[in-house]
Amino acid sequence: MMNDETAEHVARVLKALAHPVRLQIVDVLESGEKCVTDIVDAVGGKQSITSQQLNMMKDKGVLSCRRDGAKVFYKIENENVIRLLSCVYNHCDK
Amino acid sequence: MMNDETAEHVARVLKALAHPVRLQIVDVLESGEKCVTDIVDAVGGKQSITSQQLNMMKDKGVLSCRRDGAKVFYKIENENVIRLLSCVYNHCDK
DNA sequence: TTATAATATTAGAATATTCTAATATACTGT
DNA sequence: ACAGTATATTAGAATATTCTAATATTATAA
Repeated sequence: MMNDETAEHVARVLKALAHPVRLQIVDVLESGEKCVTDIVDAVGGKQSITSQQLNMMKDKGVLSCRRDGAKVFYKIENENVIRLLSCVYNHCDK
Repeated sequence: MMNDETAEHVARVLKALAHPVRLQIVDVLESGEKCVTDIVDAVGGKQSITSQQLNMMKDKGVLSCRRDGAKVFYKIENENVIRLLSCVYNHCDK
């Protein structure tokens, strides 16, 4: 059986993705890293909320970021997230 | 870009899995359908909570069930959930 | 050095999820 | 019909998530 620690960990990763706007953010980042402003524009959300969500996903290891001057660029840290999402899309198609 | 409706739908599926005990339930069901008592024993939870979680995952299309006499057997309804979880495990290994 | 753009943080309200404990329903064997 | 086993439902407390609105920080350009 899956041990408790693994279950907790996996649940944490899934929770990091289990939100409509966060899914859209990841979707936008599939094509490569983007700065916060571009992400905000792409998903049509508010700056503050988007920033909170980016930070949350970074904490959980889904995203990473680098600062370049005034801008901060986010990208998908673990490519398995992308594979994971394509699995979910298949699931949802049926 | 992923449309809002798809994002909502995918988020709902992920939320259904994003809980340590629910992940363990799905893990237990990978080897085939089981009755509620066996699931409760396997995950070591309380009957009432496990029943709530089974019902919740059934609502979201992750599980299905059939009654056979006094017992109710649950199984994984969509096999893509299994593929999805193996993706997550890979993600978590790193 | 001040104005502006880009991003992050904060506190609290609103909402949703999870758990508890008790009770209800459904079925089986006698 | 009754006792026992299997499962489901309920109401509310506890907790966690999400959003809002305001403010703070960081970097650049004039």
